[in-house]
Amino acid sequence: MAGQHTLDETERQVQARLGDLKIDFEAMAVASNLFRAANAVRNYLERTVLAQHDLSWTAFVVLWVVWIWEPVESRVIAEEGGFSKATLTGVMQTLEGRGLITRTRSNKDGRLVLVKLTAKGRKMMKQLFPEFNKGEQLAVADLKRSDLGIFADLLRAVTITVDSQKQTKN
Amino acid sequence: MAGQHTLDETERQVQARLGDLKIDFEAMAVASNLFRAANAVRNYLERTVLAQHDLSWTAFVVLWVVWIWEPVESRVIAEEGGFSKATLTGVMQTLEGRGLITRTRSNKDGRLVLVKLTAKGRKMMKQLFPEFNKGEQLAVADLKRSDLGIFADLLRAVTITVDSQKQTKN
DNA sequence: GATTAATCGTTCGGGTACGAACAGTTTTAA
DNA sequence: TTAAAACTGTTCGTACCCGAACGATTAATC
Repeated sequence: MAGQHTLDETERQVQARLGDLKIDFEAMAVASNLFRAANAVRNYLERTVLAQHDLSWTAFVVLWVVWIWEPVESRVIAEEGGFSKATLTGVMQTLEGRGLITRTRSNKDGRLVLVKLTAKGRKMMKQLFPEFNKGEQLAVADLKRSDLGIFADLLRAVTITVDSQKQTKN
Repeated sequence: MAGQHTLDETERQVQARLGDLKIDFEAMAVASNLFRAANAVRNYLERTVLAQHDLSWTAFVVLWVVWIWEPVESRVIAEEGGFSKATLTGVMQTLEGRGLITRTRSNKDGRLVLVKLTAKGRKMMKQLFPEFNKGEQLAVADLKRSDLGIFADLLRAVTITVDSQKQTKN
């Protein structure tokens, strides 16, 4: 179980270490629970569904994006998946080596690389994704169905707010 | 911006690849936005607050847990932070090398290792955490203040549900 | 009290993960 | 049209990250 200490106790400890410095505990609680939840779900899916297919988390995300949008440019996969180009190169080398994807340089623009699934990769995803979705379903199983829309909206709002900071660099 | 494709379009593409296999799209939307949001906030905090102190994400989490609960056993840090013991060992070696924490074997139980912050580590956290909290505050800045409690509760419910699967191994 | 089982932290190997520097390609400016 | 700037994907170095196997210690069982 993640978080054996109560929220109140944590707040007390934080405040004790900072004197009367003002801390936004509500924001802290949201952030902390956001990471906890994402981590828990990710670890769960890795240990159950993905392990059976010998896939890492990032490898799955790459396969998923390619599955949906193929043929797709590398830069789109990195952006959509939320990791760096450097990470993507390594993961795609592994996936290409396992015969799950193919990479070809674009004719229109010699800088771009177009990524597709192989037949083997497509077959894997057709079996894998429904299993994965079952895991996602389990993660929200104890929530009221009517709350799911609100939940997704709140999460989306956080992403948009934070990403808007990227451009506003100063 | 993460997610340049609309939700509807993604759903259409998924369904097209699966025929009439039933997929829980609401669960999918929550999960997908959960990872996106956590990733966005984490990357933002890494690039801004943590980079200034030359700290990785995990290193910060370790410092935070130790800061709040010191002296604390290694196993508690791993559990609280949501990563493996193996990961923790490596990160703590780095932190010990930088003179931010100390590790001592317990007298009561020779298997346990007790972790504390050094004066240097404590000084760093006292400056770092308020900056970090400013980042957390920014992440939820566009949300209604009255929604934060609900939001945290929803996230907590997901964590509890998923973690309860850990024990129920078969 | 001796054997067995459980727990803890470390090590090991392989696969991420990132920023920075890089080479190749395309676009922009002059 | 040439030089400069922007862009894309790869490589490199370093640090992370995990499962599995391992030694050391403690607890449980008889």
